[in-house]
Amino acid sequence: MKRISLVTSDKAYSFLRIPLPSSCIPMTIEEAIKQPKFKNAYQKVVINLLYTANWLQAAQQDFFKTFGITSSQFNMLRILRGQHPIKISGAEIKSRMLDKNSDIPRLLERLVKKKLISKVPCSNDKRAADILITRQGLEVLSKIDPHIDDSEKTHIQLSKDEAFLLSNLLDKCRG
Amino acid sequence: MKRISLVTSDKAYSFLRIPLPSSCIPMTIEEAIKQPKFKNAYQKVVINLLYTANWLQAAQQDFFKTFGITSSQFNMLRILRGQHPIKISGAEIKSRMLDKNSDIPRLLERLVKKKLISKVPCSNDKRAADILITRQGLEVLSKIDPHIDDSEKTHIQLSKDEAFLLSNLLDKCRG
DNA sequence: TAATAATATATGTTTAAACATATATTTCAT
DNA sequence: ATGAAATATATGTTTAAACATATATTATTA
Repeated sequence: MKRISLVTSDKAYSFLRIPLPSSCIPMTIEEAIKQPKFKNAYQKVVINLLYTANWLQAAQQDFFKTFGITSSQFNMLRILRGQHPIKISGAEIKSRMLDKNSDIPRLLERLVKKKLISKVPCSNDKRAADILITRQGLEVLSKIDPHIDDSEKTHIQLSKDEAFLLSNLLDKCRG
Repeated sequence: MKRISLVTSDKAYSFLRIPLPSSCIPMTIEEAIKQPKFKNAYQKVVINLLYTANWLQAAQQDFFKTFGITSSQFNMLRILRGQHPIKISGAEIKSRMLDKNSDIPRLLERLVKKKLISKVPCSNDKRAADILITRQGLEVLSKIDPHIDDSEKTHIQLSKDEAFLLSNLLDKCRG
């Protein structure tokens, strides 16, 4: 079982910075929002989480825009590709979305209009819809695919171990 | 210098779960969005970061709504309180916002309408505005204050050390 | 100092998020 | 089997985000 150890106090942060070339010295959250100190570690981590997610989202948004879609549309398309060629309902999509408050009906509407998905009434459940990604939808994703690995590796400046650790801490922090 | 060690592989995740009572077993990102596996650690951490931030934001939004403001309005008010009684410009506020793409003019407009801030032309720089939080603005924040600690501690299920570590990893991942 | 660039903010427009509510269908309990 | 609850989705409305562009002012520089 692989383990790593990392410093956890504020001062010790320089430890994380040493191995990096000077052009890559990370900007601390204090610098990023010009706030020299925080009330406590919890307030700081909440702010850092929101700031970092905004930073990531802005980058993703720019990226997806060049393919004519938004990041929630990409999220929905990726879910549908994962199920392809099985049709799933809007409710099932919702349960898999990153943003649990997504307005599914209107997201679907826009993707149907772009012909990236198809939507037909479900035969078993007359309330529901059967949704499927179209050939065009798959094509858009396949154009995006080769860029995703690159962009995620270049955006996320962590080792693989650190990425695992960060992901585990995120899971844990949600309780 | 305090250090902690945490497991970093995917399987080892159960290690983090053991100490918690069963009602608090964290939901992994895999469970949260019903995606059994990810291409790599980077893709997983990106998705987890966005998911966790959405989760946090939704909770904050609910919370601030009971005080009649949005989370970006709260962010702006807190920045202004930090400077009080010194007036700062919209540009200065922007540089301190969590969301660097905030539409400052219209955020200001709404807060002025709510009488939580005041805005007068800057005497030195005729392009700019001098912005100040009002007494009412300070009162709203002081009503919110006592709840913040509680809500952040109950929402973020980490030890203090883990919170520091998470914050440092977030700084580092932005490169 | 005149021209150019940069800055601070405003505004118009399109699009999406937020919130509440409505409707049809299915499930469940009795 | 029937009424109540739950589910799946749709829709209307208000509000905010996104994007592009405009305007006035200040800083720069040739």
